[in-house]
Amino acid sequence: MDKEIIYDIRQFNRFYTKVLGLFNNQILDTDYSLTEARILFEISERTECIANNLVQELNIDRSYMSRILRKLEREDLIKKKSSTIDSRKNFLFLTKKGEELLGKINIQSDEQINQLFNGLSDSEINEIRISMMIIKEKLDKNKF
Amino acid sequence: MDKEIIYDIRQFNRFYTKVLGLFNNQILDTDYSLTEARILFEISERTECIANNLVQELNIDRSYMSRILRKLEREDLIKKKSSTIDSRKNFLFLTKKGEELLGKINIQSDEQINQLFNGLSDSEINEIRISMMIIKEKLDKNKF
DNA sequence: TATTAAATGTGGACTATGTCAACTAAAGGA
DNA sequence: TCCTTTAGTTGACATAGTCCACATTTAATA
Repeated sequence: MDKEIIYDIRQFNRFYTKVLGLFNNQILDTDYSLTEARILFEISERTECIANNLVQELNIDRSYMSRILRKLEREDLIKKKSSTIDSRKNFLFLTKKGEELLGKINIQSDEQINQLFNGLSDSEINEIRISMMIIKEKLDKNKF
Repeated sequence: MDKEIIYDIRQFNRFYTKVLGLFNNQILDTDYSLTEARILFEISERTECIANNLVQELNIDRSYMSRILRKLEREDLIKKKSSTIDSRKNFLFLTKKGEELLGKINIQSDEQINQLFNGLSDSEINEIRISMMIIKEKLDKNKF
């Protein structure tokens, strides 16, 4: 692969690290971290979500996940229900409070996106969006 | 801004968080973290680089930066030279060992990129590259 | 079926990473 | 001169993440 292309890609990676960094350090208008927010999000998106799904999807150590989930349960954001078929597994659900929090986080995230794109024209925004979809689609099919 | 567009952007952000996460947890074929690697990189790219530049560019706390730099100096990867004009400032330089390490990290990073894009056609790779440049250019001019 | 292997989750002990506030020292104004 | 800003350091602390050993349960297979 061409040096110049690799250079551009690494430059993009550095750049987008910064973008995501800014985002992620702002979730904390609530008392929760990005990781916790993503866990709530994944639980809400999945049916029959178990801890191990999250471990794989978010690349987090099992023991660490166990502790995070315990914390979220203590704070009444999620609840666990042991599977009747396989008693090793605990299905995870959001509580009402958890859903409310996720809703709040979603609103904030939308707001962040709006700020980031503020000032760009509709056609520019759409160019960016298309670009994102191209990247995701091509890399996704390839590796993830 | 349209709900659907925001949805796509957030999806991309989650996706790219994962991509960068994989990358960043592999730097550790050396004994150094991504942050340390980025610091070496920035020092090598800049002339008259001082700690405060890194603090701003990488969004890292001053005190934390101070400690990281001390560690890198102890390990003989960088050295500091006090400015003669403004004695508050320490200009940062890579040592020979630091340059060698950065070189090694660069080779590994190139390799990672190659792996990520492995299997894609030249035209697909170029599409991704163009997409990245569009995103960077538009957001960069806007915010960063 | 008996045995072994793999999956799921937990707990203890630890290291790494990051944050906050207080401080020194020098430089740049007004 | 006095006040403010900039650059960097230190101590104390908090949060995040890792490693290893372990218990249970299920799956695989000889």
